[in-house]
Amino acid sequence: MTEVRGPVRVRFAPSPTGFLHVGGARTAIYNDLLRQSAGGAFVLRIEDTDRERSDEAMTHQIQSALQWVGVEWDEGPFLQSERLDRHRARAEELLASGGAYRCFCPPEELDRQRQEAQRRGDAFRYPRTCLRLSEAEVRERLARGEPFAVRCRMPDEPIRFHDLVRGDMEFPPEALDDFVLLRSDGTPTYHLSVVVDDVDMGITHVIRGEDHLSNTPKHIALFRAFGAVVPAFGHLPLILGPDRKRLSKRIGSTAVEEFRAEGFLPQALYNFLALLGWNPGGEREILSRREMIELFSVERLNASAAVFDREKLGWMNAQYLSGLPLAEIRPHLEPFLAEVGLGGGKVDEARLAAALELHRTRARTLRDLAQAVVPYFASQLDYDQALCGKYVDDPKVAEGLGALRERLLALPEWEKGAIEAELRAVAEARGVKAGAIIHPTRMALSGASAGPPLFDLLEVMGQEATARHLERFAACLREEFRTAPTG
RNA sequence: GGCGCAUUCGUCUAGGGGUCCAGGACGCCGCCCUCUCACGGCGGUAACACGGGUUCGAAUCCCGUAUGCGCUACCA
Repeated sequence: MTEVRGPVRVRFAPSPTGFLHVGGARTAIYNDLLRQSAGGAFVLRIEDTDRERSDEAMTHQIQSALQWVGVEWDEGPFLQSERLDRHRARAEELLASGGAYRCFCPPEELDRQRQEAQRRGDAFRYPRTCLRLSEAEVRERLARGEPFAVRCRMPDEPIRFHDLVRGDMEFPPEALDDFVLLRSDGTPTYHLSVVVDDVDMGITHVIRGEDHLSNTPKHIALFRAFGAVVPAFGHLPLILGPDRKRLSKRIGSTAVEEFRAEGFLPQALYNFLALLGWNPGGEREILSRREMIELFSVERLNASAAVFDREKLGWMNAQYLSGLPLAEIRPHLEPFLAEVGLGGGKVDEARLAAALELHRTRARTLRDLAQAVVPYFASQLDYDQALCGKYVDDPKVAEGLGALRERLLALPEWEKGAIEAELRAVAEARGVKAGAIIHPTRMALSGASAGPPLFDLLEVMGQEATARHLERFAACLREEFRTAPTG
């Protein structure tokens, strides 16, 4: 019944007052999904009419964030601020046709009345004082140069519409206020601008945040006043923080850019956000944009608010990190490699690729992954003395590692099967279990007590670096760790 | 205050009158795999906000209540 077919024209209309918020990104994603699955066009429009709060740099930020996360638009970006004359002209038309009227009431007076009404517990609507002004009086006050706003004349019947997400909606006339279209300084208000733009851009489906649900009757009245086709509306619930309040800065990241900087893959963020309030039907949760486009339908959009679950995002990112072809991950990884000094092809590519392959199932973020691969290229490693304490007290360890080093150095072919055979021989010769050699060796080579299977690690590390790290670690065991202050 | 929207495991959700003593996923716990960690596999923990109806039968329909959120501007 609410199924959407055929070409659509959707839009995403952020205000450039800050970075792209994940809530905004999700709205953009659903518009993207709808546009891609139904065909048509996605219009990007920047609602920068609030000069005070708008920032041109943010306009670029928002675009790059959208691009990064994988939302594609067909038209725009259009700047609403460049269309102000058009908005004003359309308000003039309404004035001429009777769809709007001039209001000379001083705002302070209206404020007073509003507070009064609130104190009584009543809903406040503009009392239409100026609607009853005679033409002569209007002319006279105009001639006197009295300031005026232009108000939309709202209908006296209820406004009904079918929300794509929430179903049938009805707003009684008592709830419909004659809202301002043009301020007394002649600038258009948000409601006017939005509707004029949506009409001019031929928008057929408005998918936006729940905060606009109560504004929709105003918009519908305007569409009708303009004699335009009223688009279909769908109102998305908000994204909540773990405290069940509107997702806020103080709980953690909220901007797409921040997730990018923390090392999340755009594919994962897109997937995660898409599933926060939409259910594709099956039980699979890891879905590519392609698959989601196939599966998308507005009927399966959820009407209730969802808590943003960082843990699950982390899990999803890990899934993409281990599942995506390495080639797809690499470009996103590059900045993080640079952060740890491994960027720009400075290190052996084959070794780097092999190391990444070994660690990708163990990382949650790109940052983790870049960090994990550092030991393979470090000339010298730092060891945590507390973790090495158990090896210091066992003289067999240093001796065993020395022996292992000799044998590995003598290996004609650097291959994990052969490496393993040597290590096991060393252990057996000393009457200890392989683990007694394996664990200190891992520590020696990676500076960590956990990581990939040791023989894989060794193979990737290479003969030269292995020997070097083994030698230094054994030396540390014998000398430094004993004399250095423990802590 | 008024108007509106929402309410299934801690979280994301499936469910649209009987197939539900409620299914999947994240998290958590246990087991398996195993040189450690992770991946993976197997198992477990945990929910229909509350109260009234309607009905032979309600998580599913209706009405209240509670809670949360949104709007209530010559902000967007």
